[in-house]
Amino acid sequence: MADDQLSRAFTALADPTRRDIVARLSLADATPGQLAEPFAMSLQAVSKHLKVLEEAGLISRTRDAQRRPCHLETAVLDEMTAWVDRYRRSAEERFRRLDAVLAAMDDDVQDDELQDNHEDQQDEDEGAPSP
Amino acid sequence: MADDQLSRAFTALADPTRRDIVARLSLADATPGQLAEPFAMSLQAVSKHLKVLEEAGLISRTRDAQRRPCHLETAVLDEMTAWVDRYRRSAEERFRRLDAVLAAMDDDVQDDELQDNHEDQQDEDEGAPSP
DNA sequence: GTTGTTATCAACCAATCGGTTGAGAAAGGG
DNA sequence: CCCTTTCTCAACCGATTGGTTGATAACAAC
Repeated sequence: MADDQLSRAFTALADPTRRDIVARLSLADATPGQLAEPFAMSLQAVSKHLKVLEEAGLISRTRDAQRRPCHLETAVLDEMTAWVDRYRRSAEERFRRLDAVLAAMDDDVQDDELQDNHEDQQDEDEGAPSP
Repeated sequence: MADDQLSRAFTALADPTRRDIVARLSLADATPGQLAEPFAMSLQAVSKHLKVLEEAGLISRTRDAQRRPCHLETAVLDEMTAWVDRYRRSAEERFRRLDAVLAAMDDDVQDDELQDNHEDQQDEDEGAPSP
């Protein structure tokens, strides 16, 4: 996995066990023991999943005697929706413009064919990954 | 990786190279060759990334002579934001209610302090909002 | 046909992932 | 003090990931 914030977040939610943990933590804080109870896996395995979620910034942990209650943090969830929504909107806006162009071509059907060359690509987000 | 739709989608976006591909496809459809050009990796490696994106339902491919233009599909992006937003909303709604309870308890404490200065057992609430 | 371009398939490799078991740390209660 | 509960750390293991190189398929152009 790449070591940037967004990669950690998407990786964390790529596992169904971790998504289930997030879903339950959205309802109430819980200890590792409580979170592990419904799963057919060891507490140690759940502890590893919690570590992944914590390093992604999706959860935080406090201390209560031996217990380490887990708390869902929403800031990284916000960043994820922001990323996904940005490119979804960008794509849908482009499709909308394309539809408009096609409609205009229908209107101008007596004219010559339009040549649409789109050689424009830019990237203001992540640059090329290091090899 | 688990073989369900959401796991494939989050796994696909967990890699910075694949996120960069998605970002560029949001601006314009592109062929594997065009997509591979800015990366310091082989065309075969990019082809593998495109396969991951396609199996996640994030892109589709058509045919144009030897070229296989890639097109960003937004439906799965929608499902991802729906999932993330659902649990973010759930958690934030819960925090909002908790704040209300704490505010009410503050009022009670102030009332108690006005009437009688007694020590009670309310040390169980770790509801401290993170900084 | 032959040549050139574009992209995928196949085999391989080191690193990582998701699980296991066993040991041990941290805290409270007898 | 010892004992129990709760949780993490460490080592291990098989499967998967993300890259490589080489071969090959599919198509255009000559």
